[in-house]
Amino acid sequence: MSMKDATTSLAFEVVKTACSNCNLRELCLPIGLDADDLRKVDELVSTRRRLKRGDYLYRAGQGFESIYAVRSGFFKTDVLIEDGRDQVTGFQMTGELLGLDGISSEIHSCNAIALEDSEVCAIPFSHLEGLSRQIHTLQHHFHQVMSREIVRDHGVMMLLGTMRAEERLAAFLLNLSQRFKARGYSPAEFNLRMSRDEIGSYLGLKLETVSRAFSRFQDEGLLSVHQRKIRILNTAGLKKLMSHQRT
Amino acid sequence: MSMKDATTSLAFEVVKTACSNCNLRELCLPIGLDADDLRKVDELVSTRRRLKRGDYLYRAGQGFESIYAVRSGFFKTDVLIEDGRDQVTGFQMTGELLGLDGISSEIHSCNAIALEDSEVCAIPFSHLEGLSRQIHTLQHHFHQVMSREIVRDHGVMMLLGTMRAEERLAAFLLNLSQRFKARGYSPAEFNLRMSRDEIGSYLGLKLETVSRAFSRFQDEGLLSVHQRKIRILNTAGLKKLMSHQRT
DNA sequence: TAAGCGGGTTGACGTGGATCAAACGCCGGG
DNA sequence: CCCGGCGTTTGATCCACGTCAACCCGCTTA
Repeated sequence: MSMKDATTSLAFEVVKTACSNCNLRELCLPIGLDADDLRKVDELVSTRRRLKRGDYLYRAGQGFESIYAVRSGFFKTDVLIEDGRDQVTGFQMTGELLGLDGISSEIHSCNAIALEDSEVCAIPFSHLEGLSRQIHTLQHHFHQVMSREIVRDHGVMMLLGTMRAEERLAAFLLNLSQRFKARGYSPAEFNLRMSRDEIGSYLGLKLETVSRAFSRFQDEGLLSVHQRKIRILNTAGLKKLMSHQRT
Repeated sequence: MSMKDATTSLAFEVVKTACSNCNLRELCLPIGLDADDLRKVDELVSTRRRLKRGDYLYRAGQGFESIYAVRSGFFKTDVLIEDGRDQVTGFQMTGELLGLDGISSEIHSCNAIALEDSEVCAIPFSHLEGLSRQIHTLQHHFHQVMSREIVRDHGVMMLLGTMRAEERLAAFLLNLSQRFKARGYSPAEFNLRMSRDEIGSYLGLKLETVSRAFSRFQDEGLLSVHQRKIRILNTAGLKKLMSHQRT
């Protein structure tokens, strides 16, 4: 509601960019490329876009022509159906790719929205396919990224299909923790970029249930929670909680 | 439990095969290839494997080297976690691809099990990547297939996250119906290849709930159900049911 | 400083689906 | 033909989470 829309207003900045001097290149698409190939990839990533919190990177129904690598910031993707229901399908952070959903039909099937001021590198997909035909490593890595997305989705299906509320939240927090860690941030202390409602939508729960689970975790000494500031106090405890199926 | 295991017993047949004279080529990976390219793809699909009902095509944890196209039959894929919980992540029928989950880590992350006697074409993945570098159409089509899988998974997440039991079953049946139709079978009458338990696992429900939903649909004149034989009597009614969120 | 507001917390209560349990029907085997 | 087993159906009860509602807290605006 009332979110600014970068894709239609064109109110975003376009900046020239290069993978070869990007400090994310070990995290992002060009993993494992040598200097030579990296130079070729530089032409691939033609533009960088800045988005403000609330801006849409793309919308469901829009034509697809690029995928995007998150350079900084934080995104969510969501799908919605006619009757008004919607579901957050993922949260994306630095180095992760957005837009893979658009490849199949040339039309984006979900919305991508910045949860804080962010920057992305736009990668025209036809160029990526072209370069993939030249650079084996790039091709393979791209396939791995798509496959990883499929595996991740299976994990979410598992979560939604079999876990109870507290397990879901524990799994979610541990996953975030691990991703922050991989980016050099503290795995134990971080700020959530999303609301309780958005977490709930992702986890198939209502915000009240999410809130109660946070409170419970805090009571049990697993977390300290202040607003969106989370500190994990007992990682093992959270993990144990996840493997306690049934009642 | 006690399912025969083709992958370890090697008790399956290997048959020489060719895409160029496969009647599935309009449904399968080689969509849109000309005769010339089709001949190249023939070498790609090196072997065909026959599986009996209950056989594993591959198991979670096994090394990945091929993806598989279903030539005939019916499969399910499922993931399971230590504590014994498992979840069916998909059902695959003729012309659909299996094994994409293995690309990311070179290790399969789920099990693929034949729900009836089946045949698959094995496609060594490194060959596919090689040929993709030569045949642009093949490359793009493969990317579309992977992307479609991601979009499909988002649909399942939506289903698991926001729909109530009857909506889930309606969505499931309509999806099956449409896929049978696309293969030239009746969209209104078909045999389920999976048990109530497997449907429940896929839909995040218990088998009793699935059974009750079937009974209810039958009472309401939407379906006729006899064992696993389903006849859809009122497609519009099923669709309407799906867009009735809330209570 | 007050007022308004959006997000978050907490409590009381209702309910959809899980759980537990019994019985049925189909099917293969003796 | 009867028997045993498995998948399914159906009923009774339970409970985790949804719903509804009140309230709080930190921020913004006047």
